[in-house]
Amino acid sequence: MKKVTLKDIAGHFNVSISTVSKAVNDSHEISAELKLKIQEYAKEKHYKPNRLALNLLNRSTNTIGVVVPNILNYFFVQVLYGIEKVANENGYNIISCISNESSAKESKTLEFFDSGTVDGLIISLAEETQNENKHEALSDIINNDIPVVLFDRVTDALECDKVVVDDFEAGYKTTKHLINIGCNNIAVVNPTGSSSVGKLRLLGYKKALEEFDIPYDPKLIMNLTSKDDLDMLMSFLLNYKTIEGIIGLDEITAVKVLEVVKARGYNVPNDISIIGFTNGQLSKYVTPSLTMVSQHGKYIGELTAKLLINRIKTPGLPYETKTVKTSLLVRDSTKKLQ
Amino acid sequence: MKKVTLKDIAGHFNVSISTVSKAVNDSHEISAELKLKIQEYAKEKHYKPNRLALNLLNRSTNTIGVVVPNILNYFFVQVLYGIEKVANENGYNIISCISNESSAKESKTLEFFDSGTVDGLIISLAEETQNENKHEALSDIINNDIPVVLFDRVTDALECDKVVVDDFEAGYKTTKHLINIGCNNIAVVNPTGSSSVGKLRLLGYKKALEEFDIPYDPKLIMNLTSKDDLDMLMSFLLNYKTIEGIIGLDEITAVKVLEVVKARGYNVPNDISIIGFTNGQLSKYVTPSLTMVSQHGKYIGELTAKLLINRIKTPGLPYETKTVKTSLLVRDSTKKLQ
DNA sequence: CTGAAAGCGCTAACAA
DNA sequence: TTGTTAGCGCTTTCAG
Repeated sequence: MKKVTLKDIAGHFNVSISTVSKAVNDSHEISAELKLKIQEYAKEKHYKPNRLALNLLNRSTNTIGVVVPNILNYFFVQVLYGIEKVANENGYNIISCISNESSAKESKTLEFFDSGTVDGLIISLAEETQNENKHEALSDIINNDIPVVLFDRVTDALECDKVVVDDFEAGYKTTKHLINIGCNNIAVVNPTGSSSVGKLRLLGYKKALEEFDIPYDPKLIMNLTSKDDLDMLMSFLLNYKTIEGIIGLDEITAVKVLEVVKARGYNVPNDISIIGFTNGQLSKYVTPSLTMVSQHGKYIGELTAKLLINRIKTPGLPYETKTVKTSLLVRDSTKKLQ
Repeated sequence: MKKVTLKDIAGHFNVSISTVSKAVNDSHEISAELKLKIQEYAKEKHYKPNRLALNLLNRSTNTIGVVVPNILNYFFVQVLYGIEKVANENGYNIISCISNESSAKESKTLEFFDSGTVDGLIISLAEETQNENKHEALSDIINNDIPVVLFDRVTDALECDKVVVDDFEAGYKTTKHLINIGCNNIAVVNPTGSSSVGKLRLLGYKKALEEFDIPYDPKLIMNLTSKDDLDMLMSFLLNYKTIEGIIGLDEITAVKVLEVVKARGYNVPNDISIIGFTNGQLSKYVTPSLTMVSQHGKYIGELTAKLLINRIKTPGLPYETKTVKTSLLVRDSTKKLQ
C-alpha cells in the first residue's frame, strides 16, 4: 500500500484537489456531506499530509538540529534530554548528529543543516574545531539567517546566542573547597585537551591559589590525552610531591584517579581528597563517593532550547550569552581535616 | 542575508531557472563560460540547494528516524551510537526521538514519522506500549510502506525486521553461573515492569533452576517499580531466606542492590554474589566490580541500521529477526565458593 | 546551448 | 459550495 495523496482522493471522488484539501482540513467552505465522505475515505486510506510539501510551502520545518561532540558523554546526553523536552513541549522535533569531536564531520553535518532542513540549530563545538578555530561552516549558517545557539564549547568568533557553564567559577570553587579543608598541593588532571572549558577551569584554579598565597606549580597540571597512561602519570605526580588534593576535569578521569590512588595505598579522603567535574551516574556509587561539580546538563539543554525557539519565533533581538552556575556536590572523597 | 535560490541567480544573470540548475549541477549542456560565471556567483552567494524541494522531488529524504524509550539509559545511548555510525557511513542522517516509555508520546512521534519525513524507522517500544500491546501507530507506518526495524523491545504483533537480544539465554547463563559457583537461593530484582525483555530473562532463570533441580520460589522474584523502596524490598528478601546470589535486571539496579547489601553488613561476593544486566560505565568502577551481562549495544545499533538501510535499498525481501548473543563479563562480585 | 513546461504534494487567494 | 490558478524550490524532459 503506497502513500495516498490528495490527488488520489480527488480522483476517487472526481472532485478537485483543493476541495479535498479543504475537506480534510475541515474547512467550512465544504458541504458537510462531501466533507464527511472525504474524511472517512481519507481515514480509511490512512491519508497523512506530506510534511515535506508543507514544509516547502511554509518555509519552516518545525525541527531543530542538534550537534553534540560525543554522545557517550553523560553531560551531553543530559543536555540532549533537556533540549528534547523543551523542543517537544513547543512542537519541535529534533535532528541530532554527533560530530565525534571531528571538525570534518561537524562541517559535513552543518552543510546538511544549511539547506532548509531545520528551523534552527544548537551546537557544542568539536574539540578539533575549538583548537583550530575554524568556524566557516557555522558562520555560513548564521549568515544564511538560520538561528544558532552555541552551548558549553563556544567561541567568541561567532555572533549568536550562547549558553555557557561558569567554568571559571567552578574551577575556583573546587580549588577553594580543597584549600579550605586543608589541601596545599593540589593537582589537576585535565583530559579536555585545549578546549575552552578546560582553560577556564584552570584559570579559576589559579585564582584560588593566588587568593590563598599558594604558589602555582605547573608540574601539578597533568594533561591527559587518550594515548597517555594515567597510571604512569599518577606515579610521576605522587613521587614528585606530597599531593593532598586532586581535581579531575571530567567524571571518568576522577573515577580512574580514585582507583589508581586507592590501588597505591592512599586513603581517600584522609591522605588525598578528590573532586571531579561533570556529575554523572558514576561518582555517586564509587567508594568513597566522589565530590563533584554538577553542571546541570538538563537545565542547560532546556535553556538552550528555549533561547533558540524564542529566536526562531521573534528574530532580530540582540544576542544573549547566558551563564549557568555550577553546584558543588560534596560527598565522601573530600573531608574536612582537623 | 536570506537564502539565495536558483530563481535569484537566474534573475541576476537574466537566464532561466533551468539553465542555472544545470549550471550549478555542472551539466555539459551549458557553455563553459556561462557555467563558470554562474558557479562563481553561486559560491559567492553561498547557494545551497534546498533539501526540502529535492526530497519532495525524489520522494526520499536520506534520513532515518529513531525512537528510543529512554536516552538516559546507557544501553540505548550505545545503540544510538551504533546506528548513527552506520547511518552516517551510508549517507543517512538521523532524527532521534525519545518516547520516555510513554505510549502517547510514542504515537505522536510515529505520527510525525508517517508523513514523508524519513525513509525508514528504527524503534524500541516504550514499556507502556509493550504492556498494553497497542501497535496501531506502528502498523500504520508499516502499512504505508515505510521500512521499520524493531530492536530489543519488540512484539510478535508486527511484521518487520527485528533485532533482539538473546535474553532467554542471558537469563539462563547468569543463573547457571551463580549455581556453578555454589549459589542455591538466587533472587532476581526486576525493574523492567512486564517488558518482553524481563520475561525472557526470567524464563532463562527458571530453566537453569530446573536443570539443577532447584525448586523455583516466586518469592525470590522482586518486581521493582519506581515507587518501591529498594531498601525495604531487600529487607524482606534477606529476612525471608539465606540468599546467596542476586541478579539485577539492569545496571543501576544491580549497583543499588550492591549498596544495600553492603550496607547491611554482607560481604560481596563471599556472602552474596551479584550479577547485573546491561553493562555500562558503572559496574566496572563500583567496589567490588560487578559481574555483568553485556548486550553489545553498539553492535546492535550497527546491525539494526544495516538491516534498515538494506531494506530501504532493496525492498521486498522476506523479514528477518536477528538474535544477538550476550556476553557474561565476570568480575569481582561473583566468586567461586570452595 | 538555452528555455519552457510539467510536476513532486500541498495551500491559499481568487473565480465561478 | 466547488474549482482554477499560482507558487513553495528544484529537476527533467522536450522544444527551440
